[in-house]
Amino acid sequence: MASELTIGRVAKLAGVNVETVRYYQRRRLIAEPDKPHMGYRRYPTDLVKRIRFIKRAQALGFTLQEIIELLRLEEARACAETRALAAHKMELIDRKLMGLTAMRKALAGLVQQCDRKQPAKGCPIIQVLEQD
Amino acid sequence: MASELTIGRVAKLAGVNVETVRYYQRRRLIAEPDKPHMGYRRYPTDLVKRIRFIKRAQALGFTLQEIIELLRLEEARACAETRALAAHKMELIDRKLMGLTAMRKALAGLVQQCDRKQPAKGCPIIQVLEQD
DNA sequence: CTAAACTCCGTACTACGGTACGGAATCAAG
DNA sequence: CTTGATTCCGTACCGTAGTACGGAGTTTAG
Repeated sequence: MASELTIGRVAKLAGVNVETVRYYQRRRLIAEPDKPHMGYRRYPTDLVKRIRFIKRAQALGFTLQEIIELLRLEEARACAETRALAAHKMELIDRKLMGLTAMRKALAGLVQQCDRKQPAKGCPIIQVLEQD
Repeated sequence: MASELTIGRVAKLAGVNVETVRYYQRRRLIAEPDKPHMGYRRYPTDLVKRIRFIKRAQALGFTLQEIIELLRLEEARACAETRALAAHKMELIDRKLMGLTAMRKALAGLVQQCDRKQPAKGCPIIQVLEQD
């Protein structure tokens, strides 16, 4: 395994802060290579991919804790569980989409009301999102 | 306006902690009623709805700061201002919708890949997250 | 009337996801 | 060989959104 990168290089290639790499080490999302008796730690080039993976997963709405789980499932090759995790996230997103759509509709109604020069009677936005 | 609730009653009805109600007062998401010279503050029953709204909006991904602005719509008097604010918030919602829709699409793709059961080449979800 | 429960208020602490700081060691370029 | 950049490491700090604590005062049920 090519171990040729310094932490700064890793961070730059992955598009994150050096401190973030160190933070991920502390959170055990990535391994910390042994420190040579003299000199700086060397990181495998693969680590860049792993950090990018973490960042993409975050962008999909996973927390670091969930990403730890995803990475564990990867190592365990537990595809079915991984799928379940993704499906669960999707359900959450679907619910959010519905709520946002309802809110958008309420706001659109308000804007329309204004444009019809009707006295703006306040927005029913609270009513829209009141139900559990 | 019926002002019959104590803070504990409000919190219980809204499904939040008493401390959360107090925190929302500090953040100015809800008003703090005047303290009577003797005794406890009394809260209008409507406050419960407002807190539920806050909670729902949070679940949709709004920050408290954004929710403060959404709540201003409920009180707005001037039509033009209301319209501008509403239009602005709609843009915010549209951005959120786009982000979530992209997320959903990505996740749906991942789940679908899983279901297309490829021969033992590792979990497709992980593979997709590994590529750029 | 007393005891438990509730309220008030300020302050401190929590979790999350980082970011910043500072001194010592080490490395790389000129 | 010196100078400047980088690394190492612990610790402190940031913003967000609360939660906990403790010692008052107040209210209400028995």
